[in-house]
Amino acid sequence: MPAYAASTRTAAPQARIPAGYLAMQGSAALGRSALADDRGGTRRTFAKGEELFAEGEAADFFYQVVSGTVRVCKLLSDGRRQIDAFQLAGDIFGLENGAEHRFTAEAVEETVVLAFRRGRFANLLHDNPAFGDQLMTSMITSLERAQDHMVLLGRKTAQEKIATFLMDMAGRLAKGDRLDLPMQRTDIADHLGLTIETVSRTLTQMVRDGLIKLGAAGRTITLTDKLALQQLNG
Amino acid sequence: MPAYAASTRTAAPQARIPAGYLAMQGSAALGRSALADDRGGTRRTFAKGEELFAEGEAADFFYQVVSGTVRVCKLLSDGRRQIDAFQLAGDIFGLENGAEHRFTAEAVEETVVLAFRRGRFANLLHDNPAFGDQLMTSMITSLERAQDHMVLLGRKTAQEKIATFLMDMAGRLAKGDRLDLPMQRTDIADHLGLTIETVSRTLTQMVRDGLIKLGAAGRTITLTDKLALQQLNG
DNA sequence: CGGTAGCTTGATGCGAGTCAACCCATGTGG
DNA sequence: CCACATGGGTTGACTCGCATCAAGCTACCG
Repeated sequence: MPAYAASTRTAAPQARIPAGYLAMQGSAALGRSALADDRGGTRRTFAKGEELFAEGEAADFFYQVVSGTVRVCKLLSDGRRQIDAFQLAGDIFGLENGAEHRFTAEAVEETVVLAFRRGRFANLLHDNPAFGDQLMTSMITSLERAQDHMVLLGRKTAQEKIATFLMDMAGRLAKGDRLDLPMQRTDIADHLGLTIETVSRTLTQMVRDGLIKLGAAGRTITLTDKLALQQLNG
Repeated sequence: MPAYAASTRTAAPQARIPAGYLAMQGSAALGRSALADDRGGTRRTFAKGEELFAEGEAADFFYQVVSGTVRVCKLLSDGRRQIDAFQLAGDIFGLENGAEHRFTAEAVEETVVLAFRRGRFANLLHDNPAFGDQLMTSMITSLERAQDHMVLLGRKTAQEKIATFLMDMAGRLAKGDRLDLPMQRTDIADHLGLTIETVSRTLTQMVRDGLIKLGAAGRTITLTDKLALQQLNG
């Protein structure tokens, strides 16, 4: 039984925001999802570390991120943790077949989401095909990300994992070559199937090799050699 | 660059069966999917090792397994391979957002599938909400499996990986405690992020520990201690 | 009966995990 | 304002699980 890295929950316990107002002013951070608002999503805000829902809870709602970052994770009985994905602005998650959530979702930083009540898909799809289309597209996107991530977890070296992660986050958060990671080392480690020590060491090595630069807090990363990083993706 | 286990392709090169007849007699092996036939899926048969489609090919069709087994996999440039999933009777796969397939699908054994022409989801969902519902459910199921598999790949030991795999396959192929695996060691290894040697050694050890019995060909496995195997799932 | 594909077994090595300090920034209370 | 605690990150020494390399075994097939 190796590698466990259960993050110490910084979260306030379960301080669920009690279902906000429907008012939807603009939502600048959102892209393609003006539709979502029309479907009557309820806006909710979660503090850093707070839990949106836990494994085993009733799955009455699914969510779309407006701003911030959510980590979606599963735990083994002895505390080993795997973060399946980080959900950023626009991403949809928490849709289940069964009655219960099969994973936990927590806010990595202050995060705003839209919560949608789950109905029968058939009805949903029939009433608003465009939203159904968006949902299906979103599910397929999640699946594609999951498939790419399985290659990473199953077959890539630590260096390749970090390179892939950095390029992926750069693509999704992109502001030039400067990357501001919202999550800490523990989260990165649990996402990539590594330990925090290995994450740290690999990043340090990449600095030595001139691939990246690390900001003071360790959260700001400048990709100085994207080409080399890209070649490490496999 | 470790761990590569690119399987030697036994496959006949690209001998695509030329789009069969629409006749759909009963399809006993299928469960819930009588609907599928009504949607005009085209029946196709693939020989052991044959390729249904490859990464990068036009994604004009998606598929549902009628009988047999399909492996869905991705390759890194140097040949390392990850099998994302095994698709068994009833499973739907190959649905993409983009115009091209993002992974390869190959028949593990003689396999019969239904091929569906992909249209705009919106139309599809609107025309036949029940089929849309089935599709959405199927996508969510795939995603759930992928999430469970990421925990396995990222955080489980070799022994736990094998135990989980055996219990999973038993649940899907179940005929009592006797399990007839359709795939070879190479496929199992590439699915679990291991090498064939480790798969073999771990199985041998499980025999010694009295958890399983191995048939002569190595493909038939009897689960003699399901409880212990279950406890190894984490 | 020889060739080969798939599986198993053994000896050895390495990449990443484990254990343990240590650093630094931030926050808090006396 | 300083002493101290705390959380997040880095670094080093050592260990170990699984990969690698290399035979050998068995069943099947021409």
